[in-house]
Amino acid sequence: MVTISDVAVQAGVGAGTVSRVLNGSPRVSEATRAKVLAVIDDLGYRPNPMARGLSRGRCQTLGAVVPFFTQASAVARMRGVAAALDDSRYDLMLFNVETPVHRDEFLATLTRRDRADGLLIVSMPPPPEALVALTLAGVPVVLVDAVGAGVASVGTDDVEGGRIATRHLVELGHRRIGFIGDAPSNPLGFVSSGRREQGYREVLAAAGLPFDPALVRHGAHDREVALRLSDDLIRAEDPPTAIFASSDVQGLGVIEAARNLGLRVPGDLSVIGFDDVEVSAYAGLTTVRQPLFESGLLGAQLLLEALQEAHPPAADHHELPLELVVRTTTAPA
Amino acid sequence: MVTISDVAVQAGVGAGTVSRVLNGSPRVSEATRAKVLAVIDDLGYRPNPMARGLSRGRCQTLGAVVPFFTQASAVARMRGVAAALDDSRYDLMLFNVETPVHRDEFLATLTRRDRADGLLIVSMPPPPEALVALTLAGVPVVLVDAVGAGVASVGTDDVEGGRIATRHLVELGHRRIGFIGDAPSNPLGFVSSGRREQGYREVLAAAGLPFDPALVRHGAHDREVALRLSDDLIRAEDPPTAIFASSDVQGLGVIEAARNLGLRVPGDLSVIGFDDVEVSAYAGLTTVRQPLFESGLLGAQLLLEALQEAHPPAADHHELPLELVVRTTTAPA
DNA sequence: TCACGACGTGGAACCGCTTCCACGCACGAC
DNA sequence: GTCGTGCGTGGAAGCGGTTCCACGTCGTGA
Repeated sequence: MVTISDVAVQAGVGAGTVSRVLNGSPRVSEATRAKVLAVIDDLGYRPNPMARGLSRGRCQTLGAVVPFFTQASAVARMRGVAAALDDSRYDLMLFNVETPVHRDEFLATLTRRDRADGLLIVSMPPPPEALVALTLAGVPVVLVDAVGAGVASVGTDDVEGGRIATRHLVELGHRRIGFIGDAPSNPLGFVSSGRREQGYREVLAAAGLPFDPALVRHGAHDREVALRLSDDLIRAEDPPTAIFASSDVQGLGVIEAARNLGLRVPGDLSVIGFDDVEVSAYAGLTTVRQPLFESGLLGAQLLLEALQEAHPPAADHHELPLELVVRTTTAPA
Repeated sequence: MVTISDVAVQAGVGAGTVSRVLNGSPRVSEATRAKVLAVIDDLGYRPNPMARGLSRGRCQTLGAVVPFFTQASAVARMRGVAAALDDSRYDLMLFNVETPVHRDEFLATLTRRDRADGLLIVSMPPPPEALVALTLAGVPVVLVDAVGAGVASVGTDDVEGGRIATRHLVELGHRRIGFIGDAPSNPLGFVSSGRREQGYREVLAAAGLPFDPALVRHGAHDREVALRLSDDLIRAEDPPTAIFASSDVQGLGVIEAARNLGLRVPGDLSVIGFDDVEVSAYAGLTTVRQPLFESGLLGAQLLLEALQEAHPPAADHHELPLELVVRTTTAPA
């Protein structure tokens, strides 16, 4: 491995000068610069990122803490993150979170600028203590699809999303509308589902429809689970004529349950989801689209900007628009 | 930030001793170990990965070079990689490749143990020179869904996959079978599609069916493109009664084209894809399943093992099984 | 009693880079 | 001619670890 002093010796200059050339310092004569660059090219020299990082106290890496499996939509967001980083000088470190222990371990590790210069926390509300620690340590953080006190975030209005979905069903004439969502106390503390449910209840109330707890089911954020829950819901007496699933993944489970029971969708049961993941277009699932890719993109851009300016990202919440996408799984009651 | 010497001072020992405790060296007395551990816990000390990496010459990081956007199936493989890393001490660095320039830049950077200790190259045949350079530099490499001379790899028999798909259509009585695949010379040099096409031609020949170039279309690995190509194919005179798309993504494009033209699938046109990505189950797409998750998992495991043993991974090719998954887009002619 | 290991330990050197400080030199002003 | 002044440069210190070497201090066997 060729090092900076190899280059220095070969070029007949000091290591400091090579470093200055490398970092575009103006305090190098044109002649020296040219000579050094020639040697660098000749030797195929590339600076060692760890040495550089150790010396500078930052590592040109962005960390993304993501429930990579748990949330299908997180992948789409990560695509946006990757896109933002493509033309930056930063590398991307992926921290896959499955459990709260996992998450806390990662966040503790990352509460220092020696593993990542900035942090993207995706689709997962971090514990407030962790956020405080991160802020104190001066690690820039942007939350994507989550909010936290004093921290920049990118997301959507989930309550409004719940309203949009439910309103769509109400406007189609449905009176008995079911809801399938995440368990209120899930291990990683996801709250989107609860917010969407709130929107659902608001619209029911506004439409003068009673809120019937029997029409609501909660479970893990998973297609299979949603399938079981909605199977149960559909078999009950006086079943709903429409179901709002708090995510597309769950919505697809609902559709499957309905079909298994010989129900036509949307003839016998209307189904609306949330997210608009790639799958949904093929499945024809009516849904509330949130800009997944864009959320990752924007989040990463905010972080890069903050790093550029060497100040923490403004603790604003950036709200991205939601949009009703009507496909073929919803119809008049 | 608390450093190793802070711990050393506080514990009243030398920095070397703290390091020995940290690394589980047996050359530390039990009493000292306990004292140091207490101080570490007390101070909340965590070793700086960059300093450690610089000193040890390795960085406890695995790099994954992946066409993250271009290949939908790559995400599923990455899930396997992430799973394998979950209970290892390694972090995961994601290098998203969009263009050959991108790829070569990454591979050049990674031809040193200072950014990643080992490399997973996913769904992308690396240039032979890069592989040689990597080997010379002693960077362990495992190819996932690709093969390369002298390098460990995990993959499937694409030719056989092409045979399986085509045979299924032939057995259903189809005589005019179309093929939609990647452009033979695509920027990143993907070859799977070509291999699958070879299997297609073999089975046609074995079945005594003529190979008709008019039934074959090539284009970018993309749903939209496949849609256009198959639209063209279906509108031609004497169109096929079945189409083998060399990936599910393309297969979904074919289905869309058929439906746009008012054809029933599989009534008027049978469609079979390849991969069995998550989407396909919902779309009811008949396909040849390859173990995507498992390929990433195995690839990462091989790499971790090699790192453990401190020798390059055996340059074997690990072949994973393929499986025909019949759903609702194929039917008798 | 002495020599010799083994053991536990401190400390220096080193990993490869950045950055600060000091120095030599050319130049212009007096 | 002398004295700043500023530029270009070399070199040392430092980033935070690991590891090697040397140095007591015991306990053991001759």
